[in-house]
Amino acid sequence: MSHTLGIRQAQKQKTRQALMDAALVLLEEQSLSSLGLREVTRAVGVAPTAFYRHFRSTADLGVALVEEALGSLHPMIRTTVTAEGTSEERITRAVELIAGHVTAYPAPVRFIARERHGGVQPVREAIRDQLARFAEEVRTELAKDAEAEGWSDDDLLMLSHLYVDQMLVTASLFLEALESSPEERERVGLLAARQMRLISIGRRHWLD
Amino acid sequence: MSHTLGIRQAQKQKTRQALMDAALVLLEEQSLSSLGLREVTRAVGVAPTAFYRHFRSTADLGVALVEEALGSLHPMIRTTVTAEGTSEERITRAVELIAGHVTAYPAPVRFIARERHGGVQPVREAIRDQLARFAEEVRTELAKDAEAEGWSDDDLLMLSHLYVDQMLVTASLFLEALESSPEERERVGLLAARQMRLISIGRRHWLD
DNA sequence: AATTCCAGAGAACAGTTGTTAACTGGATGA
DNA sequence: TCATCCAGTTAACAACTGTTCTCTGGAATT
Repeated sequence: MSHTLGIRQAQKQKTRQALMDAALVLLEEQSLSSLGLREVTRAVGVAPTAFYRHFRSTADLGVALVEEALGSLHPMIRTTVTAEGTSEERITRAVELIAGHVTAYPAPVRFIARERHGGVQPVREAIRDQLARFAEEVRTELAKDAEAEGWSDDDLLMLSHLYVDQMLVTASLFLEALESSPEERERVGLLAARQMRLISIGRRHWLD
Repeated sequence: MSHTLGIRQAQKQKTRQALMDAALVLLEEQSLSSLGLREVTRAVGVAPTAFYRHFRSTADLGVALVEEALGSLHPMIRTTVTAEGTSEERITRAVELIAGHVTAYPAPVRFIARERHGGVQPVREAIRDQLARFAEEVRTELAKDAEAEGWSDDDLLMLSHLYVDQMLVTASLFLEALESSPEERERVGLLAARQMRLISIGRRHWLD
């Protein structure tokens, strides 16, 4: 089903990706609302006007970055929630997965944390929509679990939002600890695991 | 103990406050890292150079805004956690308190949510410090409660961080719903209350 | 009453920004 | 092979930025 792009389309996508990558680097030390289009093109080594061949504005670029950062995470989240094993094992695995992802891709994670409540409306909305999709997917996975018996749809969605928010809190904790010592990062992981444990306990006794 | 300021100092403080107020308005539609000093002085109606009499930079202004937004909230948080009544009553009261605060002071709340992970390091640090102080204070209040018997200091701090994070999540939910219908805002309040309820249940069974 | 102080004004600086228009040259399709 | 397309270039625009230095006039101090 894959169609080989012509030389022209291939080169265009390459430039587009270079713009997005350069933006992500520049956004490590500022917010999207202060990112200039010239700044990005300068970093790539291309004329300022070339920017318009790919994006209407930096806000438009931001929306594309949201897709890139979160779009590919859906299967990963699904399998994490579905994972077998005891509750304790699943928590440990989830925390390790988050730690690994943050270490491997710090820039996109930072971008999402920063722009979730940032100053650019279309980007905020794009992130909100993706996170809502995550919560929906987590809910359908949770619904399959035996523990979900007797739960209303509303309560399941409430819980899945709690889980998704907690993932983001954990990710941003790891982000802050990225430059810290391994001991500090271990401490963060243990804290995050305990918080998830408490939520799981609350879940287990919800219907009492 | 209050000392009446001279005319000069009084006028200076007035201008300083005007700069901060104007900044807060401008920051409703952008992030601090894109806020220009001229932009702020123009909004107040003073010369750009007057800015330097009060702040070294816009980052410096941001740190002052953090103090103003969070500094006065410590007693409020203390009493909320200490409040008497059943667990359910305390949750309802806490959610109402947050809803009321967001409605009364949306701009400072938005500023904190936005800059907590924003692009200006000193401001991020100022917010992190204030939130850590909140968590410490919540912990000492929780420690007084009978339910805290048998809890380690670490676990208490873990729980208080969970509560503080949940307050921020709730606040930003209300912020998003500010322009929505009363029904929608009521829905948000009920969701937030249920999430806090689940955490409280987890807390009750933590030592099982 | 004379002196010092200092918040704010004014003017000027070099450097930056987004956006427009007209162009070039290599890939594309007839 | 030849006409068309279009990603990227070049040049120019008015508008804006943070920062410096110099000045002013009223409050504060002596």
